Amino acid sequence: MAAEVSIEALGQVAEYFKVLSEISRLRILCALKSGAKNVTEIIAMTNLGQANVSKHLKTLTQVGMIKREPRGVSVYYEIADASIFEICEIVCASLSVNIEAQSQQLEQLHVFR
Amino acid sequence: MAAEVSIEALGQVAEYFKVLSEISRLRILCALKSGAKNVTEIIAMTNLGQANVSKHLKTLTQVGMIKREPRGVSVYYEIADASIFEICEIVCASLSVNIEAQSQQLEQLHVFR
DNA sequence: AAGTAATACTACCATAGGGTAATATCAAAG
DNA sequence: CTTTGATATTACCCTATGGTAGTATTACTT
Repeated sequence: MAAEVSIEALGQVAEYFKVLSEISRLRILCALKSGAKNVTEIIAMTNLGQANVSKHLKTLTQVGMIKREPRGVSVYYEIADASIFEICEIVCASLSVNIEAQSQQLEQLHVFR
Repeated sequence: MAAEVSIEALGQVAEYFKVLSEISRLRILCALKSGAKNVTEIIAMTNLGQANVSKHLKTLTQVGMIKREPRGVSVYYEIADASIFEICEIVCASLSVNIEAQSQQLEQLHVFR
């Protein structure tokens, strides 16, 4: 009768995915994969605007995906939730499977003959 | 120099997460977890509007997360990409860790004493 | 004290996308 | 042929949110 997962819990899961659903935030997370970086470095690595990066860093910090640590003049950010990349790998694997299936369908249609 | 992951690939990952970032779509996926269902059943299980469900089913089908199969009068949908639930479990585990950390912080603040 | 570099914040705009009512399609029943 | 039930589509509204220019803040430097 009742759903297996409560709607409130689903809302939290949806919010987590929503944070990961923006390419700019994914780029920031990728930039941080190799270790802690300050804001200036992140801006350089991502080619995003400063205000934009600052806004996204706030979002990522609030949901606990990254940690904020002021050091002297600048502020360093680093990955706090390592499971992010684990999830991304599963998604990539799934996407690969889909793309392969698509190309097989194309072949069955004799498009390339 | 170059990013570890291409921007195009990141865009596909972002799109995948975007599909999972809506609570209505997550509810539909949960409804399908126990097996194939037709649209009427999905509407009943989720309490969503008919047009709304139809729209979300189209989205989920287009990205290959579910499969569409007409049977007589009605149309059945079922999970096509089982890794979805694997991903959700990792997210739930991560959320649990965060919530636990938050409650520990509260305790350290002596809020409950 | 003034200047400068680093980061955060505040409107503001523009677009995307979820929800829904109304309509369309289509098949089976009568 | 009409009706009914099931699903899909269209048009529309409304909100959320990404990007950015401008400004604020803060801490070194000289």
